[in-house]
Amino acid sequence: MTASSPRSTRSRASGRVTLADVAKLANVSPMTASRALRGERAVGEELVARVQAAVQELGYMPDPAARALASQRSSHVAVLIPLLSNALFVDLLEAVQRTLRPAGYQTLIGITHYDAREEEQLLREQLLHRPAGILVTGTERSEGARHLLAQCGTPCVHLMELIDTAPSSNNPIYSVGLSQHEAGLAMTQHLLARGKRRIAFAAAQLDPRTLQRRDGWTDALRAAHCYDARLEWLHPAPSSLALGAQMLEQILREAPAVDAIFFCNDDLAQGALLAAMRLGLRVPEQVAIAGFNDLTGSDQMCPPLTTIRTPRAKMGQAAAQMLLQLMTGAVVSKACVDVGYELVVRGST
Amino acid sequence: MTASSPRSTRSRASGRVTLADVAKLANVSPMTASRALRGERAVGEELVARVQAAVQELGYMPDPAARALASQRSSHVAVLIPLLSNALFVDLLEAVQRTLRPAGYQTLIGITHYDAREEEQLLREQLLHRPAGILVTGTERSEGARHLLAQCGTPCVHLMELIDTAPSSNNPIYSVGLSQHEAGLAMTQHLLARGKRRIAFAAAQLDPRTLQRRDGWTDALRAAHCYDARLEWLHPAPSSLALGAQMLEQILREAPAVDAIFFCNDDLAQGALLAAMRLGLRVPEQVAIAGFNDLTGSDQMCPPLTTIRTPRAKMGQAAAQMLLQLMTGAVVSKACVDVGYELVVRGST
DNA sequence: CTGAAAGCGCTTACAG
DNA sequence: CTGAAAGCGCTTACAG
Repeated sequence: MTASSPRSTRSRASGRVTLADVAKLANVSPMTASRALRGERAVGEELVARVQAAVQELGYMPDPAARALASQRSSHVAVLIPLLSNALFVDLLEAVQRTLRPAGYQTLIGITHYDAREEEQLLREQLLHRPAGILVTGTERSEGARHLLAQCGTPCVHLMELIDTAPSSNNPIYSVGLSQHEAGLAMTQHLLARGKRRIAFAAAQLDPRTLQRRDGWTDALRAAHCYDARLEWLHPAPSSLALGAQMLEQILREAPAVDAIFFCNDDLAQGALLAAMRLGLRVPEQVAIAGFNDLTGSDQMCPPLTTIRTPRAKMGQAAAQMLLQLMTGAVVSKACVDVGYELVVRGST
Repeated sequence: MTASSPRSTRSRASGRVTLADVAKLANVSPMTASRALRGERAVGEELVARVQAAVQELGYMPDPAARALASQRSSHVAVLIPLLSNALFVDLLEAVQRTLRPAGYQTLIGITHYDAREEEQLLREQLLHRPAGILVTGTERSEGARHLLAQCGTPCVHLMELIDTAPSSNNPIYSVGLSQHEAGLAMTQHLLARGKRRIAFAAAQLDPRTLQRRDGWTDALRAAHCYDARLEWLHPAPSSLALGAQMLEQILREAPAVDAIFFCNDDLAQGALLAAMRLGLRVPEQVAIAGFNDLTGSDQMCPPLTTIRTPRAKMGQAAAQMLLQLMTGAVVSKACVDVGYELVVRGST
C-alpha cells in the first residue's frame, strides 16, 4: 500500500483561490466545477448552483495562464492594425474592445506601421500567446504572415476591406469592411456632379485601401471621359496636415487648371483647406476639396470638409461579434459583411 | 518495483517545440536549458553554447503561458491610459511599446475613459494575467485601485505627473512626467509678457492634469495682480475641436473684454482658432489663443498655434526603461523623473 | 555548477 | 451526468 505523501512542505502556493478550493466548498470534483463554470456539457442543475455559490463566496477568478496552458487557447485576441495615429483605427479598436472585453477576452494590440515584415514579426510573437482569435487589417500581407495565419488554425477576421470568397467554400475568408473602390467612385461622381472636370487625386501612405479608392477615382473619370493620368499625385510619406498643405501647393503649381482635389484621407484634406486659406484661395469656387473618413475636425474646417464617412464603430463591433461566433464555434451566416459608407457633402465641394 | 508507465497513448502534445526537446538535443537537463536561456545563475559556458545551438536548430520559443503559470509572472505589461483619441496618449503608448517589445514584453492596454471605476475594473482584470509590470496615468485613482496596486507587489510606474516621495523611503512611488503646474504658469507668463491682462482659462475633460495647469494659470495671474475668477471656464465634456469653437464664442459673449484665452488642450485651441476665422476675429490682436501639448496640426493653423510641447516619446521611453529596471530588480537611481516641457511660441499669441 | 522531483492551476481524454 | 488520472510546458525549491 502506497502512503500518499503528506501535503508537501515545499509549497509554491500563490495564495490565489483555485478551482480546487471552489470544488471543495461546493462538494464536487474539480472537473464538475470546471464544466459548470464554462457551461460545457450538461451538469446537474443543483451542482451548477452549488458551484456558482462557492465561486461567489470565495471570489474565484480563473487563472488565464493555467487555462491557456491546459487548453492550448488563451483568452487573448490579437489585433493587428497599421497605426494608432489615424483616428480611424482608434475608433475601430475602441469598438472592438467594447465588444470583446465583456466576453472575457483581452486585446493584444500590434501596430504594424504599414510594414509587412513588421506585421509578420508581430503575428509570430502574438501567436506564441495562442490567441483565441485574430483581427487583421486588409488582405495584403507577406507570404510568411499568410502562412502563419493559415497554419495556426485560429479564427481570423479581416477588417476594412470586403473579401469575397465563394459561398460554397467550407473554409472562407472572413471580412468586415466596405468597398473602398465604390466609395472612391462615389466621391468622384459627386465632384463631377458639381461640375468639376479637372479632378485630381492626391494620396499619401499608399496602402492598399488608398489605391482602391484611387481606382474608383480612375473609373469614374474614365466613364465621364475626364481621366488624365497626370492628375494623380501619390506621395509615399505618412499622411499628415502638413503634407496635405504641401501637396495642395504642389498640385496648383504643376497643374493650375485643376478644379477639384480628392484627398485620400481627411488629414491631408484638412491641411489643404488650411493652406488654401493662407493662400487666399476660394474653396470650392476655385478649387473644390474633398477628403475621406470624416475624421475629427473635418466638420469644423472653413469651409467644412466634404468627405466619406466610414462607420468605424459599426465595423469594429461587427468584426468582433463575428470573431466571437467563430471562437465559440457558432455558425457565421455571412463571411463577408459590408458596413457601407456615407457621402457627407459639406461646404468644401 | 513500480514499472514506469509507457509513453501515454492519451497524447495531448501540441506539436510545439518544448524546452525538453531543446534539453534532449543539447544533452543537458531541462533545468540547465531553462537557466541557460534566462541567463540565470552561472551555467557552464559550453553548456550554454550547446543549449543556444539547440534553440537555433529547433526554432524553440518559450511558451508564455507555461512560464507564467510556473513562475507566477507573465511577460505582459499592463498599461492604463485614459483615452486613445488624444494623440498625446498614442505617442506615449508607441514609445512604451517600442521600448518594451524588444525586451520581450507584451503590452496589455486598458482604456479608462477618465473613469476611476473603469480603471479599477480594468486593473482587476489585468492583474489576473499577473503582469510583470504596470504603467498607470497620473496619481488620482480609487481607493480600490490604490489597494490593488499596493497589494499585488508588481512594479509600477506613474506617467504624466511628477510624484515626489521622500528619497529616504524604501518603497517610493515611481513616476515619469512633468510639472503641469509649472507649464501652465509658464504659458500664462508668456501671455502676460505679450501685454495681455484679461487672460481666460478654458478647459474641458477636467482631469487632474488640466486642473494643475489651471492652478499654474491662477498663480501666474495672482502674482501679476490680474487674477479674476470669472475668467475660468471649465466644461466637463470631452475636449474636441467643436467644443473649442463653442467655448470661444461663449467666452467672447460673456466676457467681451478678454484679450487672451489659454486652452487646456490643443484640440480646443484649434477649434477656437477655426471659429475665430469664421467670426472674422483677428488673432492675436483682438484675442490671443494658446493651447497645450503641441498636437498634430497646431503648426498648420492660421495663425499657427502657440502651445506647450510635452515630450511624449521621451516620457514613454523613460517610463518603460524605469519599469524594465524595476522588473529585473535593478537599482533605480531616481524615482521621479522630470522630462520637462517647452513653450512653443507661434503666431496665435 | 547541475539535476531529479514536484508543482503552478487548469482541461483533455477516458471511463463509468 | 460525474470523476480519477494524466498532462499542458515551464520554474521553484532542494539536494548534491
